[in-house]
Amino acid sequence: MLNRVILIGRLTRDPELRYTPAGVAVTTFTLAVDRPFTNQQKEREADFINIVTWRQLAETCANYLRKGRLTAVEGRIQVRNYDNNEGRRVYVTEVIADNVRFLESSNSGGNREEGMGGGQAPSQGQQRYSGPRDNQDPFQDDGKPIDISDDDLPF
Amino acid sequence: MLNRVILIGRLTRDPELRYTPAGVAVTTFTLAVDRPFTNQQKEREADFINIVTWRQLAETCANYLRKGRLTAVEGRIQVRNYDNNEGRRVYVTEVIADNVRFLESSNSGGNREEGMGGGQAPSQGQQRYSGPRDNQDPFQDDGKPIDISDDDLPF
Amino acid sequence: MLNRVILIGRLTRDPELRYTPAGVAVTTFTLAVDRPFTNQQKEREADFINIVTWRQLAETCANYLRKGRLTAVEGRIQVRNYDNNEGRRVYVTEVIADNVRFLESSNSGGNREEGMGGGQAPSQGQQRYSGPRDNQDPFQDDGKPIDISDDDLPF
Amino acid sequence: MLNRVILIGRLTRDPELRYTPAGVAVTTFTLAVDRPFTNQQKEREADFINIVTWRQLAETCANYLRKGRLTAVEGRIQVRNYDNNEGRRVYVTEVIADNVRFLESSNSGGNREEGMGGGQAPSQGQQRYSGPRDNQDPFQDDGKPIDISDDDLPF
DNA sequence: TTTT
DNA sequence: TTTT
Repeated sequence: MLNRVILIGRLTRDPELRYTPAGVAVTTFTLAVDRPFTNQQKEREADFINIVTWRQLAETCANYLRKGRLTAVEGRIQVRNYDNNEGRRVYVTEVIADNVRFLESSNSGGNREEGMGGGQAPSQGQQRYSGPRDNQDPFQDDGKPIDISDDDLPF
Repeated sequence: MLNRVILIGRLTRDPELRYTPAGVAVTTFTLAVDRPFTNQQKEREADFINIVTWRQLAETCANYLRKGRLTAVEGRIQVRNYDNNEGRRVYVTEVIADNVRFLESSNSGGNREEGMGGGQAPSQGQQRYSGPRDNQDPFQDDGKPIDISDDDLPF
Repeated sequence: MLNRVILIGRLTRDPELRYTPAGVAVTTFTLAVDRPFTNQQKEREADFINIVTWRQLAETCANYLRKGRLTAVEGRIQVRNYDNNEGRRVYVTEVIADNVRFLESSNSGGNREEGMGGGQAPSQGQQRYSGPRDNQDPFQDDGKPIDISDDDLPF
Repeated sequence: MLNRVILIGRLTRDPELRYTPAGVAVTTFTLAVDRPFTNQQKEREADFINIVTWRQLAETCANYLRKGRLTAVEGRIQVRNYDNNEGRRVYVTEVIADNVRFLESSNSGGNREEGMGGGQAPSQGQQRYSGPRDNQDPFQDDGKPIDISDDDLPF
């Protein structure tokens, strides 16, 4: 009934942009979110959380996000499952983002500007999508997005 | 750096209370969270999200939550992994709750009361835990909580 | 850059539905949100938070919400100010809701159904609006919504 | 019953640190949070939201936050009221923060580091306080924190 | 001006 | 398989 997630962390790799057969953009990346500091402080721990974005937001993320960038993500948890090649049911959890904020400019060095800097800030994650068109599961067993049937994609 | 989740849904089963070897309570349950309306509206879809609570909150959840109850959960996403018996790395995602609100009374029939009804409302989820003591992974491959080394549990 | 609020509480009164000159619906109500338990536990305390909804969501809220109902609200904080009749600047803070969940059915007695019960659940708060059309300030000095210029209302 | 706010914005001024008669630290500042894009895009609009932090978190914020810094705040909405000198009831809304993240380093120029930079990162907002000790109202009519009776402050 |  |  209500499902909201807000994360701040850093990209572990450059984002990956794919397209469904019908040409719908989907971008995936992983956010490393440091845990509140651990007891023994042995090693600094993080959760690695898979993020999925769709359509215009996917394009923007692919264009402007890069490995290591501090990023805020707003969205919802999606859990899907499939049976892998060994006939075993696998559960996959991702965050379907509908709002992404770039907290570090691309021109490293001076980042009093958030977003892309230079004042020519793009729409960068302003788009908010909700509803069925975000209900997809773009990852395969190997972690790469799959080809999604366009029947699943409303307008 | 920041990791916050808020969910409202219904328990798919009664909660399960376990104890670590040192006697720390951990309760797990699954929340069915209806998705915002789906495309063809074919069947009503939901995400099934695993929730973990610790200590006093675990005891309270075990005592008062039941299958089917409408419940609000606040916490953070935790991703852990382990190598299963086939030597395959498995990733598990759970929500470590630090705040649980009972939105339906136990006396089914009249539920204008939230919490436990009867006025003798317990502390019911008021406790907020943070820090390392919530950093555990109580589920096994089969979805049941494992026995957790108490070394991992600060105070 | 990011502004998100999630509340669960009870309506202090029936919601009020108004219309802008151009006929845009705006519904306002106040949510009583109990505070996490107070020190001396003298009296149970709550925060009374003003909520504003627009358009279809406003209509749905006006139709289905009533005084006392347990309700979840998702939205953003908006702060506006105006100079009152004494020439004093007054600051007003509201939550502009884009998602409202009815946690108690209207047919009091049996509420295993959320929303309106009876299966004929309406769209009830599924609509998510964002952007400038929510940037209005519908309250007057006396707490009643004002007539809003339709110039401020995009499509 | 549930009251959670997450904000990302910039300080409009340096934070102000005060102490209650009993020596409890309270720091206040205002966060400018840009609104999602405005109608005519005439001028860039923002909400100016008052933030209150207590105790250790107050000290940390006072030490490390400065005007203009990009900052994430997690907390809850608090609404209080008082009668001003003209005998008029005034309502004040603030966010009582229990988690503050410094998204820009203090050594302006190179801010790939979050927090305080230099590796000597302090505890910086890790502390999470809940319960009655955050239920205070440190602002006066003129926006400055008042002296708070220590009776109101549990331990 | 406040809800259960 | 992980970021600073």
